[in-house]
Amino acid sequence: MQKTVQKRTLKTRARLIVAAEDVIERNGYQALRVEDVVQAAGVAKGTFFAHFRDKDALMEMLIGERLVACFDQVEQGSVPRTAPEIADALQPIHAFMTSERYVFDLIIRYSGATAITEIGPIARCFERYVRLVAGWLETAKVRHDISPDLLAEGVQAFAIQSMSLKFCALHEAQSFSDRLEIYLDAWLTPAT
Amino acid sequence: MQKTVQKRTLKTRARLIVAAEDVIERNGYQALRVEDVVQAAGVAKGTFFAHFRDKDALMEMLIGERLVACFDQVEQGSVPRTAPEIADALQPIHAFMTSERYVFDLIIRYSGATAITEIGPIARCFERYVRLVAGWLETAKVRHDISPDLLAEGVQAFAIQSMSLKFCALHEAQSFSDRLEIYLDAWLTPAT
DNA sequence: TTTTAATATTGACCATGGTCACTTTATAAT
DNA sequence: ATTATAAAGTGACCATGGTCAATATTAAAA
Repeated sequence: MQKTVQKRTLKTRARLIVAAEDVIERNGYQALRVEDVVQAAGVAKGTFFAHFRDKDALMEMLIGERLVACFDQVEQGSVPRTAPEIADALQPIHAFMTSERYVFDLIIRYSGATAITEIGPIARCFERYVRLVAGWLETAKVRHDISPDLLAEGVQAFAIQSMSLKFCALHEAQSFSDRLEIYLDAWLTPAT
Repeated sequence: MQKTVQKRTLKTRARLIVAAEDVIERNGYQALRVEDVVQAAGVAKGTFFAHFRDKDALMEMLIGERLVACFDQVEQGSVPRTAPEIADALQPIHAFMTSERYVFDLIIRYSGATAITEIGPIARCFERYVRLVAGWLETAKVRHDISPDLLAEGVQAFAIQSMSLKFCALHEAQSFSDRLEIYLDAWLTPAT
């Protein structure tokens, strides 16, 4: 049972990805049509689905890549030590996640691995989020009666809540960052 | 400018809804096909879309109704006074929300009103959730250095986090109710 | 009752994601 | 080089949600 991968495969795949990124750059993620992608890549529709399980699989990959880049960027910055600093440090990640309603919905949908054997890039980012924040919290000026891991999961929960509300017409009065700061202050402030 | 609604309209609409509930009862929400519904109702496909903007609009209505019923049930029960009691009291709502992956995703997607002029039943339930829990918290054995409203929003955030993780293969070890109790305990415990 | 205008229904048609039997191409064995 | 076999690519076709110009029905006015 041999399973040789032809060079052609990689080329085609690369062409599809470039074409997709091109389409997205022009019209955003939401507007991407498989038909447009294959046309731009110069391949048949069936070829697309030989390379990606479905349209969502491509999206997960592309959005996942961008998300990973956001994490890399955040990890380059200095280590935040207070609730507002933490909210601020995470800003690039949150900004991308809320850049498009479609992007936010897809990220949420793929935030949990559906099978242990196949953890996607987005699900991995959700784990990375908790690890990253937990690391910060160990030496931050926050309550320490609760484990950093649990605290970090809470930060994630509040961030998602804030992002959801950003898309909600009823909560336009308050800005995303204001809301998140209020949440994090209440959640992280040491019980004095 | 008259806008008479014919009796026929109400009948057709009722038939569509009954048909949809029938289909759902048999195969769940996820499997519902518009084609099946109109066939069961004995109308043309176009008629469906004259009554509901799209398939999601019907789903929002049906799932919203069930959700409202869950809230009614929860409000019948006694008022919880501790974190575990609160988690327990909310159980019927959380149980329905996680009864199907499709249901959870749709509820999350419709949790925020997209326009002030048109607040759907699900978005209304999210507001009701906060009001309900905030009411409980006023007299509960919890921290009171933070407003009940903010505390209640946090409860909602943690509940959503717990529900998300329920659908995640990586976090199967811990049960939903265990996880929620841990979160709520950490969030609501008075700072002594 | 007849006429008329608003309202409701219809089903052929479209858009888009996705499938699969078949063809073409690359690689390995002779 | 020729052949055999696995891998890659193709495009007609399907499934399903959604549209709209045409038709049918209702209800109010004459």
